[in-house]
Amino acid sequence: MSATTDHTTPRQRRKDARPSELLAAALDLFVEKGFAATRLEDVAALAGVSKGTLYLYFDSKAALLKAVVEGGIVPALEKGEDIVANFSGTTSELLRHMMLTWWSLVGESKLSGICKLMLAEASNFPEISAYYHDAVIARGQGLVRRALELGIAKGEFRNINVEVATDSVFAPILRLMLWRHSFADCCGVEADPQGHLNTHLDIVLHGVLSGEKK
Amino acid sequence: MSATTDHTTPRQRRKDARPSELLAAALDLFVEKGFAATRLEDVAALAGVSKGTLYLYFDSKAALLKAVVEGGIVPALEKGEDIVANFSGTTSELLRHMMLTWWSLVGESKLSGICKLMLAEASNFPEISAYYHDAVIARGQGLVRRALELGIAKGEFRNINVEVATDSVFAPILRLMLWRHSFADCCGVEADPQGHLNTHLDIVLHGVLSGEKK
DNA sequence: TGCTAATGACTGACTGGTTAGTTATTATCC
DNA sequence: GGATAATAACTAACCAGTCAGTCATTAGCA
Repeated sequence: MSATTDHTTPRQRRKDARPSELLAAALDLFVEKGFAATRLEDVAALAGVSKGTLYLYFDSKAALLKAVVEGGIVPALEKGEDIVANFSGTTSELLRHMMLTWWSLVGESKLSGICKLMLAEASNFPEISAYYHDAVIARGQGLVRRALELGIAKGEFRNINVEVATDSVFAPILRLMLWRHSFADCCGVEADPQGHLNTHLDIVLHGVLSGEKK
Repeated sequence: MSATTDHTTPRQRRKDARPSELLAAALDLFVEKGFAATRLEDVAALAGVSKGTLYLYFDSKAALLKAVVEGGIVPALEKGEDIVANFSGTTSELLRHMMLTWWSLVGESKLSGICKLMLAEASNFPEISAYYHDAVIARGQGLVRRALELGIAKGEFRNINVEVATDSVFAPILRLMLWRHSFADCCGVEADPQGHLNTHLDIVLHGVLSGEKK
């Protein structure tokens, strides 16, 4: 496509670009159709190459899956860790900021589909799913957890069970991400996910009960 | 179906029992390996018959999936609707009772795997997933929603956004169900899901913030 | 009760189509 | 011309779905 830019030769640039183009194509199809139901020929075609070319860059279908998962999400997590480290303001606002940033970086992008993918394929690829759990899920939960612990330490939050509260905060984000890739077709996507998450956080912060004090 | 088992022949009893044996086997394998990666020969073998026999009872692999999904969860929902209709007590306790009952009827059983299955296969079987969404998910959410509306009407709950609050309450149950079938192997199941859900409900009811209450 | 014919639930080898993975060949660049 | 990126035709394996045949059970009959 582009022939004129850069010092490297077009051909070399193609070679550099291929892997990520193939990964993007694989992500699309794996998320849409599932791992087993995706044909490598289709992945290659979507990336504009032949199946043989795919095998120049990836050893097997499983290796392609692994690369898709590994390449996907780490940047967003690093961004999240920056936010926690540098935020000034109330812990409530930190949580809100984290949630909305996560949604715009991951939820709205194709990356959210990896989560569905790993859920579906976990028992077929225990090694990859263990990696994903440690590198993404546990790390993401750790972010929320640290924010909650900070809030408790500052006296801003009650001394709640942090493990459980992390789940209470995060599970609806997960649900939104999964729905986007599953039931979106048959019953429409959430119209305003950001608003939904905002309201959800209000509910978890203030509680549902009306009367009671303290 | 059950009425005639008395004086029918052993042969007839086998024939009656086959479909549910096959469905149980299919549920196991679909949930464990995914739809595409499950071989009908394995399903048949697990049910103790040959592949040919499976085709005496189900027209195709997709028909088997449909039967698994349709046969699965409705009884538990009916139970839930009974609870809402007949409960006397605070709405908080109604919610708690619903959550724990749901967990013991669905979460702990194999049925929870159907949810993972539909999530994974939704885009490959839009018709089945639309059915599942309407017959199970929307209906289950409706239960929680009605309980919340009841609480608001009684003045027990604040006038929160019911749609969002339903999600805040239910999403962690969903997460627990999914985890059981995906990351259980690599990082252990939740030790005490009932306790987790109890604490989660406390958090959503009372909120996370310490000082202020409006 | 004991013998035989009829039944139908069940089998497993087979097929046709599909696809992961390979390789001999071609096109492109220096 | 020499190196390598890319291809497309190929192979081997796999699996959904079929069907001709088996055999345990049952009904009929004496």
